[in-house]
Amino acid sequence: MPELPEVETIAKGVDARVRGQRIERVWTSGKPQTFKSSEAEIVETLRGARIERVRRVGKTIVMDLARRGNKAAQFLVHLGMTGRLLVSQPEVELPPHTHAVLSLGDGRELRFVDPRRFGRLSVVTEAGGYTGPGAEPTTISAEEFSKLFKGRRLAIKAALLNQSILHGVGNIYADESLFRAGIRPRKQAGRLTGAELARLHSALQQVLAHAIEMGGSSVSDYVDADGVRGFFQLEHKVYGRAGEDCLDCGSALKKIVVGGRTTIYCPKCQR
DNA sequence: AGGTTGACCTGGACGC
DNA sequence: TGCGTCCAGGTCAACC
Repeated sequence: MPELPEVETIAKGVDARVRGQRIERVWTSGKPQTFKSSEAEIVETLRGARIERVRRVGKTIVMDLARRGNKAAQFLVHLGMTGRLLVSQPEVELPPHTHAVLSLGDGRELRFVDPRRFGRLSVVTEAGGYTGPGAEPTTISAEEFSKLFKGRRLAIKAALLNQSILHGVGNIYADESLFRAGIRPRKQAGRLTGAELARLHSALQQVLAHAIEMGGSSVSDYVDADGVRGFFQLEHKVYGRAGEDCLDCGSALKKIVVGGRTTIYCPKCQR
């Protein structure tokens, strides 16, 4: 479901609610696909651990854990398309498609619910911890950003979506930042000019920062940890607007497929 | 190795 | 109302 701003909003909300809690018990659904580490390893790592902090790396929610004997570990939650993390009182009925329940020291439960099952749960116990597959888009310098695309022959839109290059950007924010930078989604990444790379770096960081401020984009049913919808969907200039008028020039927005994903752009403003 | 495509799932929207 | 089709914010394995 969520991209970087939504994951960041959710991670902040969950952090505020569960930081410092001890995990007393763990239940898992047994749906193998959901568990990237084995269920036994997840249960073993989580049980008895204390949640030190909840944060975002790429599109992944990372829970830093403290365990007995000073052993550090991390619980990773990737929400896929439809995953949700809920903090509930135990008497509240379990929603359908619940795949994991962590019972906390104060009696509440942290629940992972995911109808479509594209989400993934795993644990990391290696030193160094999880750093994500690619570069962090919110803090990368313009210079480092430009280097990422050197010599790449794939479309810039596909490059933005490739998590091992830059992690956290998904379909909405790729289209929105390319529109704001005035760049064709199909343009080869390695052929962007220095000026285009500078505009894209700036547009992407502005779009992400603004979306985080607005609590993310609520398309269909996305809500944060408090059940509150984000508001950035009101700022979408191209995403979800195929055939409608460009807000800058009035041309009809075009819909194409790039890297297997629906892509909306303005044929006049994006060259 | 880099790049592309289809598979993985469920549910909601839409058309007939 | 009911059924079929299409589409969805994300990966990832398998192919070229």
